[in-house]
Amino acid sequence: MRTRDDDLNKTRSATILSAAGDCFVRNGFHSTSMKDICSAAGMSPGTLYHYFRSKADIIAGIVEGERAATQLILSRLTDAPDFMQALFMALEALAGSITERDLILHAEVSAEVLRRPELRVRARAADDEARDWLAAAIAEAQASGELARVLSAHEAAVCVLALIDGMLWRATLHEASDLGERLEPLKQALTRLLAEGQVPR
Amino acid sequence: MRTRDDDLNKTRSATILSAAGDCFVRNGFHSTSMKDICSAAGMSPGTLYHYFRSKADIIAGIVEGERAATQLILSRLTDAPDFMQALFMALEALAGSITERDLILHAEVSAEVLRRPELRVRARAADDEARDWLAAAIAEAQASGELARVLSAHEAAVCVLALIDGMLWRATLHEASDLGERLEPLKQALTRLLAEGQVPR
DNA sequence: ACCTGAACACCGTTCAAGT
DNA sequence: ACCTGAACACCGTTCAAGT
Repeated sequence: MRTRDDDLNKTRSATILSAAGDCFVRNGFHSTSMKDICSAAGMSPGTLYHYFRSKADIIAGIVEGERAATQLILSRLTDAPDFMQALFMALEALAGSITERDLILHAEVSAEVLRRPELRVRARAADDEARDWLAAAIAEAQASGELARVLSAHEAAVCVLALIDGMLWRATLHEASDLGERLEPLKQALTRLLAEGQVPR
Repeated sequence: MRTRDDDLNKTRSATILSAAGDCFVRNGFHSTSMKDICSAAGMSPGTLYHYFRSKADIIAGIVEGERAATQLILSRLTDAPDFMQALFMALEALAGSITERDLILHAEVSAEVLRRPELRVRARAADDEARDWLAAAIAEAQASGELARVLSAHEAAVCVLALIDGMLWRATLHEASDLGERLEPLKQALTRLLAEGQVPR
């Protein structure tokens, strides 16, 4: 009997998640068999099941990766003096780093999230985390007078996240490549939505 | 050899789509077997395949139903004199008629749409149709001075649809029942986004 | 044309057996 | 502990046969 090897565990898990993600993007969740993932990851079914207890568990791993990535971008929001500028920089960072693979994988994962109650709870927690973080930054900018107080900080945060999500979904539907094109109108929309002292015309 | 019976065809198709929708909402697309749909619709596999050529073809039928429902709501936008009022009435009609079943089914269907190229093309066309219809109404209201011209009519239409979609997705994630709660902030957000002469504070 | 149900190739998952 | 691959129950789809 050997002892648990945490390093190997992490490496293998990462390999499996990456291989599975590639398969899901190429063929979709439905049409990807465990055998496909095994081939892509270079291991047998038994080994794969040693690291992930089910196909759904692999999705859970991908969801957690997305949550971490979102939190990383949002965490940079608070240390800028100008909220709108910080938000725009975050959007540009997002537009610069997000790939078509990420977008398709996200859509792929989204349906599975609603389907499985455990995933749904985790996704809800991740969304609340993002909303609260954004709301805190907005509340601060409202207090300083930079942002309008028409919407509460929480309501505004939900609108911002909803708007960005809706834009990302559309970018995915209409070829992900035109995300850059949508950035400028999105910025203008966010300004109108949030900023105090609206641009006239 | 009998001749084709269009009435029967329509009835049976509707039965199958409804039964399949129920199954998808209850157990998800993955975990619904054709046998499940057959049981729910009260027919044998052979019969089901006589009306729909594949499981994906059933999804296509559901997508078409969603497109028609969206277009019905949007078609009422043009005959009102006040755009914002018409938009709000459309939103209330949406909030009043859409059920948790619709929302979950929509999410279920969305992933499948990205997966299958034929579905993706159709969904894109449906989205363009909605955007163009909305953009035409916005352009008119911009011309009359009711709406601001900061965003082009098309850009504004995309933002409106994105915002609503993002809200609907969140309502689905956080129990669909709280859609009503989100209506008021959504209206305020849309006003700030679109209307000329912003509310101060 | 419309319908049945057995049959086909394949799926996610398990498990006895190896190192 | 880590890994293999055969085996199990089940899946989407087809098709010969009936009316």
